Amino acid sequence: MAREANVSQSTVSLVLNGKAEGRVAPATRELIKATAARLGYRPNVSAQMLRTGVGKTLAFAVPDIQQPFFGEVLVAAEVAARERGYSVLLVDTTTDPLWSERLVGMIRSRMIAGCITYTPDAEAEAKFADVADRVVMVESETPGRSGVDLTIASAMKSVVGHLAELGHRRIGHFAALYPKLTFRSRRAAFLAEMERIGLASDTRWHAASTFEVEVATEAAKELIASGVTAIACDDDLLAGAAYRAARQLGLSIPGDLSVVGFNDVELARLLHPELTTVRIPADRLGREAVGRLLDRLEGKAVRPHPTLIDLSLIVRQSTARPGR
Amino acid sequence: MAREANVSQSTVSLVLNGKAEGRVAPATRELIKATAARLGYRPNVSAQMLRTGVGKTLAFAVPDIQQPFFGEVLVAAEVAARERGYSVLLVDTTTDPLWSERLVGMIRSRMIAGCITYTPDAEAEAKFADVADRVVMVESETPGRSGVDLTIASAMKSVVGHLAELGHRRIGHFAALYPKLTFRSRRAAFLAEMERIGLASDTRWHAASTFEVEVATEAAKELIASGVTAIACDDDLLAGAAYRAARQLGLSIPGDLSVVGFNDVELARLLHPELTTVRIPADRLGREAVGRLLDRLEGKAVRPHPTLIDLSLIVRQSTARPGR
DNA sequence: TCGGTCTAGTCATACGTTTGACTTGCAGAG
DNA sequence: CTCTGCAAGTCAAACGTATGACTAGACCGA
Repeated sequence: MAREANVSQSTVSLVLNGKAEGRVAPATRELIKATAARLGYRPNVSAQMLRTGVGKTLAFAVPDIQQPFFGEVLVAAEVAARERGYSVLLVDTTTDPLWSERLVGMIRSRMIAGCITYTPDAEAEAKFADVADRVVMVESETPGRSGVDLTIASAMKSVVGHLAELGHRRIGHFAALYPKLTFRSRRAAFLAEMERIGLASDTRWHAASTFEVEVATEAAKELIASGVTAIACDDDLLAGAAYRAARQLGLSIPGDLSVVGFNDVELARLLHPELTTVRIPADRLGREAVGRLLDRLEGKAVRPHPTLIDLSLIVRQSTARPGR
Repeated sequence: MAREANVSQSTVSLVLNGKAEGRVAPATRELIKATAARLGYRPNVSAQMLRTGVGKTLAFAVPDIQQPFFGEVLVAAEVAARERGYSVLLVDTTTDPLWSERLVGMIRSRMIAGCITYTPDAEAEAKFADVADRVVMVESETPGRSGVDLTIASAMKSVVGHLAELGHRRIGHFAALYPKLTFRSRRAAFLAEMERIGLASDTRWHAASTFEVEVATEAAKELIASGVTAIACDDDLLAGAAYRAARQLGLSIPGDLSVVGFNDVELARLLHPELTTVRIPADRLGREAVGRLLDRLEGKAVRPHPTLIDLSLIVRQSTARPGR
């Protein structure tokens, strides 16, 4: 490439990196750019990395890409990263028990510049200790370590408040059966709010399930059979399972049973009746996480407090006054 | 690291790459491995790449990660890649009009070893011409270039056949409004099969829409109003919109209207009644695409013919004999 | 004429590996 | 005692880039 343009390799580098100011004549600059274009020349990224020590790739670890919600987060993250010249490596934490070790390895080996982990569990989190300055955690287990947090508690408060206001007194909680802080927070917030407004909360009014449709449907059936008139779900998918369960039991929503979801994925508007649910602004979440990580990596002002993403209750047609 | 173990860095390299056979004493091997573990040493990937010329990253370009279907494909791809020591870079083609240029650049600059493109359009496809040996296309526009193809035609044939067998004669086609070969194939296969079995196909019995819920619902309403008794949809999401439309028009499924989807995502079983749809084995698809790419990159036997992924019609409760 | 300054570049090194070619020490054969 | 062969390592070159240090020439003022 340098040979082709009859200049030294250094000159090429200077021009292509825009550091030619006062060192290379405009004519030469044009010549080099033209030659580069003609040959379709691309600097070798590995060599650049090796020399400069910094790469432009980051990893985003999500629990389950199959869930549309994480898809939304990922797209937003990818866009935000791209705007700043970075690429995003995909890591699915459910299919790889060693994901945290792998990520740390990637950071150590400079394969990636840093990473974002979505709701890591405490065990995984510990492994990131000595590369902590290259990691942003969303909903970290350790308070203060989070880069991005959600206002889970206040959202769950709105959910319970909404149902109580409609007149429900036997409110069930359909929880997600995953050992994540976010779900423990939801449970805690649910119970706290129930107690605060003086509603009883029977242990039979609590069910937990994975997101597998059949499993969740069975769990939901039992929960409904316990006599609740409303259900707060930890996820829209669980709400979908609750719909199925209700239908199989011959109950109508919201006439016989009110249901509230969580996440507001597309499914929420495709269910009938449309699902009342908590909206998480996935795009803002993804964008914010990437922004924080890159700011830190590039040495910009480090913000000590986590970014708080506000959730909001979207009331649709799946909630109404109790009928039974 | 080499200093720490009192050996030369060549020796370290040999041991860590398992090429120590007959060149390094077992005792030294152990020493080096132990030291590496103790220091948490990771070889610098950029340097390795630079030296060897081959990287272990590949990119997977999908149209829209937010659709759960692509999530499934991606997970499978990521797992398959990981098993062979590769990482997967995410590229969303809808949010980046320059995605193909970027991918070609990444290949040229050796940032990635190769890539997979899911249903590229003809224009994008052309840009990959001179790096074709590092690209696997799923449902390519140019026949014979595909690495992986789907049996779209025969699937659509099953759909029409199923509906005709139930007694439907006015069968509508709710198409996806995207300029992709896969959707053109579906349209063509639909029309061909209708003609083959001697059914008329009015142009009013054809609608096309993007996947945006409200838009799709309106389009579906018009289609239903045209008097069809059954609808074959290009995607489960469109089928979901058809459900909405039917409800808004006061029609019941499958009593008044039969609906068939495409893809068999989780939504299909959450809709009520459960959706009859075409199942695409997403995991096999993702795995196969990665397998072909890596085989090619690593110089294994090149298979001249594309892999065919078989689709199958899953009959659930959304189809029945016509009632109107 | 000479020293000084500026412009337009080139030179050489370092980044951390991999790998074919070389070295060293030692045992056994002749 | 020398020679051969082998085991166990080391040497050094290369991969493609970025960049601080250097230089050749032009031009100017004194």
